[in-house]
Amino acid sequence: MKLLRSFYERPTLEVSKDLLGKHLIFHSPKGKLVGEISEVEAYLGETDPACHAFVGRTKRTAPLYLEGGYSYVYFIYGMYYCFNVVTEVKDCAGAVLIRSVIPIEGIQQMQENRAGKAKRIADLTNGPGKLCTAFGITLSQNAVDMVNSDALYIEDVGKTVTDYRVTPRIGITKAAEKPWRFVY
DNA sequence: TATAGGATTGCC
DNA sequence: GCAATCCTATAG
Repeated sequence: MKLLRSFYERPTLEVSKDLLGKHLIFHSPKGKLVGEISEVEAYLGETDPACHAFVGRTKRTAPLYLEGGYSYVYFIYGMYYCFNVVTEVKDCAGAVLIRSVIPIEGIQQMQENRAGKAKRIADLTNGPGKLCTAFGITLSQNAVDMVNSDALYIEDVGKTVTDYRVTPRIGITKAAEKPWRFVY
């Protein structure tokens, strides 16, 4: 079943761990795409130096302050999008970066979106920029309420992941030592 | 208005 | 190992 508001409006670290094994579902114009979430990172809000909200509320980070369950998509390095899930209650800027998913449904379309650059199935969506390309996620998917949307949401398939690894976050320069990355 | 830099990826 | 590439934030 689709994850409810009450799932997202909890401490960011708890939500990030619980997202492992869930299914990210996006009904793109060309068809349904599904991926099992296999790697996430937690960004705790204004107190976390690596979080975009650390500098305070800006035009870019506005979605982070919405209710839990909204999406937050941003553009990075001039060529890639990253997909986040907003956590915590309104005005609290926590979020979870979805770094990697395992393709479940719509694999052929994911390969088309990736322009054939991924040789193996697992390479289609095993990075934050890659999964957005494979799913066709852009800024038009920014600030979507995934609790009420039928196009973009996360589903609980009755799977609970307890066997995961905890490591430092990847690719950041601030607070890089915090062990807030969860790999299934 | 100008400029530095970033939660990445893929090719050299 | 490093270039590609552009939006955002910040300073002037």
